[in-house]
Amino acid sequence: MGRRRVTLADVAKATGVSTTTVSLVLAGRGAELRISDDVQRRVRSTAQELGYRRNTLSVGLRTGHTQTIGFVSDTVASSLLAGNMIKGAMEAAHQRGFMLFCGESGGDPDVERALVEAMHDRRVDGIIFAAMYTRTVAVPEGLDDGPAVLLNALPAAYSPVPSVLPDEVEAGRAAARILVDAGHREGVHLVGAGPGLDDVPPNSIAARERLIGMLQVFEAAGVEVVSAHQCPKWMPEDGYDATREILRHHRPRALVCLNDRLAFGAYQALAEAALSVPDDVSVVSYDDHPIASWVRPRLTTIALPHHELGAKAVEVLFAASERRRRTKSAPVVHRVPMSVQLGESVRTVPAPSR
Amino acid sequence: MGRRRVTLADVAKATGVSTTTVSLVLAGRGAELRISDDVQRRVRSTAQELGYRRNTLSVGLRTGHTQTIGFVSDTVASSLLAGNMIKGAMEAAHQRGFMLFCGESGGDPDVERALVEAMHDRRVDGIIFAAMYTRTVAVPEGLDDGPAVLLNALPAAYSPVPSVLPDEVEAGRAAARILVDAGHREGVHLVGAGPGLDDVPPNSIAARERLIGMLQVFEAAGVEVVSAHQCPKWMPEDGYDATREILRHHRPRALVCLNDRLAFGAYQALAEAALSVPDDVSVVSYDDHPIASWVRPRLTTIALPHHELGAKAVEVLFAASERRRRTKSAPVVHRVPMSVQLGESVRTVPAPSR
DNA sequence: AATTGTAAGCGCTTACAATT
DNA sequence: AATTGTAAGCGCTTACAATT
Repeated sequence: MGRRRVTLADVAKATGVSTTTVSLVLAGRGAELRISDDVQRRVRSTAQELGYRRNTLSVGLRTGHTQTIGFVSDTVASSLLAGNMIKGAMEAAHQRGFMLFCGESGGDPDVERALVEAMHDRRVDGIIFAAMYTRTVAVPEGLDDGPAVLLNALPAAYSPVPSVLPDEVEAGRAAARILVDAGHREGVHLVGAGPGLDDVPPNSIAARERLIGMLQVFEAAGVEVVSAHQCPKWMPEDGYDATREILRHHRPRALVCLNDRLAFGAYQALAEAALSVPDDVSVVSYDDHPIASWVRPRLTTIALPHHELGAKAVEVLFAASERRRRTKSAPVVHRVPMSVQLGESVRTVPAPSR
Repeated sequence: MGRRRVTLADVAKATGVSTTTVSLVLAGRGAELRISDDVQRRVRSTAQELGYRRNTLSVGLRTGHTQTIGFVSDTVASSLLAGNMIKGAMEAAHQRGFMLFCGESGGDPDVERALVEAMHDRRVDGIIFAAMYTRTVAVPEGLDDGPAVLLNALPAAYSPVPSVLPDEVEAGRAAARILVDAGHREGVHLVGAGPGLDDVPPNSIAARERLIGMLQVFEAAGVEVVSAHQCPKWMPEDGYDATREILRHHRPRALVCLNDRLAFGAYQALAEAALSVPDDVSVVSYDDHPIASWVRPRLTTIALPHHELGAKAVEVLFAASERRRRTKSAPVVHRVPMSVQLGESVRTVPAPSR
């Protein structure tokens, strides 16, 4: 606002050429269309001098491309891990000159649909539909009117939209392996989910797949999971309660908490019972929430790759845009590896007698 | 993509009227321009049937308004409180049919400028420039090419851009009052900043103003602050170290921590020293970070009104857009009140002997 | 006077024509 | 053949004209 912005026509007039020429040169198609070097140079320098910037709206209106992608999430606020996902997407997008529209639905399907529509009204080049904890989602109608990606989510029903999510099964294996490798064979308890694969928070993919991975490794190593405690909310309080419950009946040697907040609650219950981590009880958890590095001793946790997830979603989105109109194949699921963050919460157990 | 979108012309043709009529009716100017009720009804119903949606790009190109605002922040990821600020802004914007472009600069002035430009290229109707902790910022060039608001920040040099930020001085008073009202007169220590008003993290407004408010109340009540410890980063570790330092020389009765993460570290140091909160030491802090309700006993903390800040910024932005071209007055600073979140971390001290 | 339509123009891109 | 320009059109809004 304020001063009128410089247009293509201004640049053309100042250079003494047509708008076609300026447009071609600035779009980098000068060589291709054999605009003379001299003209190209003059165009570029006047554009620079005048401070010309393309009007994305008019380009969008003309070409259908707006260098913009939409990011619809259920919540950004509840988890700052989510912030990293958005950040990853933003950076990847920004690298290619794209901007991100952000919208938060609060999980309300009506709001989801409204956001998707509002973004299409603005002619986004694609939409990332993100869940803030790994779960199945109902794909909102209209999402697949353009390129789209599901982030940290899998479609509840069939959908042609590809997905990007963490490799939770492998993360489950990694967590179990940490305990097994440290020599733990007995007194292993789960906090947050289990014992059955359906004893998980609603729609949670993370819980289910982590369980699958853990049970594989524990079974293979002959480790029996003594008890498992499904928690509804995975907050510190829930971890605290579950751990107290465990302590009422058992003398645990190792706790696998399904996320770091549960583990934080477990720490509190253990401290109250005068049990020390890791000397009395080893603790492993998931997510690499900041709290994991704040507690003492620091938690060993399997990190959610939020940043990579966001970046990968953008990448998949671009690939999808390019691959448009090709024969539809089965929707693709991309898995991003989760990495072990070593803390000091696991004790190495002396080799058992054989 | 896929099926072509319905245009105004499609609606006009289907209704059997001109595009002018459709445009007027759909813009709600039908009555004003005396379009007959019958025609209005027909236009609306065909628009509905065909699923017509206005192309925001072409409207923007034509009118200069895009129903879009830009949100540029230094970091979204480092603090989830920030998430609430964005959320507040998004909700306020969405209520008026606006969408938010989100960009993160990482504090890099070049990126800031690039983001501001990219948003102006897309003809945003205004820009919110946000800091994730309350501080002074260099206003990026080009920000005031259109309506703009500084959120959670004050301009380092003169700038006509209005600001929205928390009422930190009053928050400082509130924190001190809690201790004073609980009868604390002795053994009060500060963790995170002070004793001087310049002993604060770089550019921090929060620290400085909280100090101002606290010292006012403490002085008025005749309370001496025994020691104050400036911390560079306000992370749990820093609070832990500072508290240990205090414990080496003093037997504190009350700690004011300049944020909840510092307080979390303080809790750890106190626990190690076998001092209990609040029986031995009262603790008050700021922010209402989630950790405040996770620790036991829950922290009494002065909450940052992130959500309201975000919403207020949008409101101020709209007001600014409407008030354009009026005589420029001094830039306005809007203060949003911070509220006390009561935990159980403050002990009531028996009335002192007089 | 009441009601509706014509046409220009926002700032670009691009098919095609025109010039040397 | 090499180089550049003309003009249409993307989908709207709105000044103004035109019709009854």
